[in-house]
Amino acid sequence: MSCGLAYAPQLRSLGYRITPQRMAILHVLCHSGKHLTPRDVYQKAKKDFPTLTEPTVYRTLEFLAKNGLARPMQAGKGRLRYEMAEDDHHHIVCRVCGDEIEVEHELLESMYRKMESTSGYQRIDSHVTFFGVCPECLKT
Amino acid sequence: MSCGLAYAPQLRSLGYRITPQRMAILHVLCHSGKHLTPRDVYQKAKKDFPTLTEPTVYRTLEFLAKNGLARPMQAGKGRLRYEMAEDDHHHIVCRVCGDEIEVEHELLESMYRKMESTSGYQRIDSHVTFFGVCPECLKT
DNA sequence: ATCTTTATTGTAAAAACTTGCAATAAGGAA
DNA sequence: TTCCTTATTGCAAGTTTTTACAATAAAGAT
Repeated sequence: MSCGLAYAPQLRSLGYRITPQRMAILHVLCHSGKHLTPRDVYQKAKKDFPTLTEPTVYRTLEFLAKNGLARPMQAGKGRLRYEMAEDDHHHIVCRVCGDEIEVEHELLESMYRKMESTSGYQRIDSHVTFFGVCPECLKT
Repeated sequence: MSCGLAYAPQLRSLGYRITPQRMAILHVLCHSGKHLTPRDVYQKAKKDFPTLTEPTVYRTLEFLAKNGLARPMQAGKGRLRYEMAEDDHHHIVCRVCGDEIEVEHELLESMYRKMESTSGYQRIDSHVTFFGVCPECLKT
């Protein structure tokens, strides 16, 4: 509950409002682990704020992502999961067993810069999910 | 219609079957441009094969992607679009106007190798969609 | 040609996600 | 405090995507 408040000044200064729905959702993101589905977030946050609805969860997660507080990540097919945007990292998901690890952004840094100078596009998002095969699954 | 047949031997040798549904969908992917939504594919392929259903389209696109014939790409939020997997490239989508360009895989090649050796994961997918801001939108 | 096996499809229903719009309430002004 | 503005929410309905399972048909064997 209190942890969402930490982000209140930042949001308010951008002209956004502090609502109990947003606080409840931030609380879940802070304390319920990583890569949560919108449904995970909905069910957990509902306990704090029972009148919460699913459209609000979808809209809020998107809102938090757009403002850099939450990080959306791909979870197979076209599905999105969310986590707090803390340290800057990417994911590699094993397409066989679903296991996943993090990759520091630093490793991709120079590639990003090359891509920006080549393409002319700027502010390229600093999060990507890659799909590969993990060492365990490679054995079999 | 005929263009799908080009892939028939490849599929058959893997133990898969050649069905008119698959041929119709491959035909659409070959001749209807890039990054099509499943719905685009459904509506176009239906003309060739009117009894085609949507679940079949979703399953077939996923099937083609898994076998390297089609390339799935992210189109904002969690949505997937598909195109034939011809030359090896990635996409950068402008998150303001939606415009997009291609990036040659070669540019990312060394980063992929670094990532594989660091993480132990192998066969990391060779397609990613990045989101950034295009030169046009940067001006304003 | 016909039979057999089983990969693939259609059906129907469910689950996941989105949208438009009217009602609500956050936060600044009086 | 009370009022006002408008960002945000809930509602209800729509669209998109997935799933389970029985029916179908592709391809090899007879």
